[in-house]
Amino acid sequence: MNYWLLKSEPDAFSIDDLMACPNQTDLWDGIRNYQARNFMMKDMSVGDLAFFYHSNCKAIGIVGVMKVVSEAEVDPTQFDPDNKYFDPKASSDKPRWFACRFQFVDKFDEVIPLQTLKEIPELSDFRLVQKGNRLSILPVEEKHWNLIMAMVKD
DNA sequence: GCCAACGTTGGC
DNA sequence: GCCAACGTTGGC
Repeated sequence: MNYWLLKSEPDAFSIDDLMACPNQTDLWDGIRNYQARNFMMKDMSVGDLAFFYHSNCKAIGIVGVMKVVSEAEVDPTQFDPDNKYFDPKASSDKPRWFACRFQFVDKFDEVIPLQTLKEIPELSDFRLVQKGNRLSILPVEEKHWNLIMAMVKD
């Protein structure tokens, strides 16, 4: 089983939004980066766990955990001209974009700030804290996952 | 709002 | 296939 980190701007979609979804489950649509897409298409499996990360906001950091509940499926937003993620080069017989479905697992009492993560020497090889990282879906090594989970207050 | 880093596009 | 131009991400 694999571990992941998924970024989202809370103004667009926050962990509270995920909690408010039916079955606390939602399709992670709108990914328009091939590396991120390929992680979902090829490497994610049902049961994998992922950190929910809030980016581009006041309290930047990891805010909770969710789990993968479906293999990658076609992202319908690519076909909708009114959707901000519309892709004119995608067609229903040749879809470009795929997404997995995620279910809420836990919301931490406190955000684990990016700044804190940067100060931990054991996390220096975690891609999230490295310079110029823009990927919105990242694999997380098990040792990093465990270390971060150990920081969460019960 | 700024800007560095990075991905994508498209002309050649 | 190269690479300049452009757009986007995301921390600060």
